[in-house]
Amino acid sequence: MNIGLLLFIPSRAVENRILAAVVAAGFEITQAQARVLMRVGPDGTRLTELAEAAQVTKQTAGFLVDQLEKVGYVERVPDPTDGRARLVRLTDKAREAVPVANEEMARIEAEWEQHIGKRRMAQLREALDMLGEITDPYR
Amino acid sequence: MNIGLLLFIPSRAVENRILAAVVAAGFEITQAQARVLMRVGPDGTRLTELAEAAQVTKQTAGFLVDQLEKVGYVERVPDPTDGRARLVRLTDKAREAVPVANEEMARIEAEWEQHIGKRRMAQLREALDMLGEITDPYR
DNA sequence: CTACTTTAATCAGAGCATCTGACTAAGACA
DNA sequence: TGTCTTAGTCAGATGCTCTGATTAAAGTAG
Repeated sequence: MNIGLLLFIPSRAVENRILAAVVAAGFEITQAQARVLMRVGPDGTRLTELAEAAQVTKQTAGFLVDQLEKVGYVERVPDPTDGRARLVRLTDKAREAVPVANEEMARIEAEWEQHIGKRRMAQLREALDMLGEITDPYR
Repeated sequence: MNIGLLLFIPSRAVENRILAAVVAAGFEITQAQARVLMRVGPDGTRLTELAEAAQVTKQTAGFLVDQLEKVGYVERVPDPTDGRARLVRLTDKAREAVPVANEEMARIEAEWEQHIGKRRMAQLREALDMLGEITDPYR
């Protein structure tokens, strides 16, 4: 079986489960919004960087940030180092969702480890981490 | 780093590259269409099965199959075993794209193996294959 | 300092993908 | 026969994403 599909299936499983957990906890957010939100750094991130990291156009990133801003998960503040730019920052409301996501992630990892074993899990992580070096355009 | 993202990044890299290769070879197809097309079995597959496998609704799958049919990559034939159902089958035109996709896939795997080594590649495949058992809703 | 080039972001408009809900027709079965 | 389930479609709405054009600020070469 094709390794692309082999990667895609668990990747989507993670995405779906985390999104479902966050939504179940009362946060209203979509997959696309979450993909952008996830990339916002602790001190705020520029729209252009978000777009690159999430691999969408600036317009798309802007559209999603607009929505996230409207429902209060991010705010845009001027970038003190560049008058053209603005920094997208997480609000406290968004930060409350982080532990919910982390807990679900931990649950998933525990299930996986249960199924494939600790050793294989570590090998998986190592291999993926190295692959990131050549496939992550943001790294 | 979150294993969901770790999986997602190379998974998308594969998708993008294969699609690009197929498009560059003159086939006009989109990512969403390809995801459905990929699941069509050698003897044809029902729309409902395609929808499940690709994890979209029947309506979405139907919409994509309509387009694929219009440009001649699939055909719908009556299912001899069930009067309600129809089988979606690949046309010869679609089959011509298969080697193009396979060659690109082989190229990607070679690059990856070059980077992470044969042993890790085998471990990766093994771990993913096992994860499929618990994350692939179609398996 | 001025003029040109690049970069960050937005606006406008379009197309594609996806969903929910309602419906039709055929099969399964009591 | 009548009821329930299943395969697929129709209609309508929303969401996501893109290309192209624009504005404003920064950087740079003369």
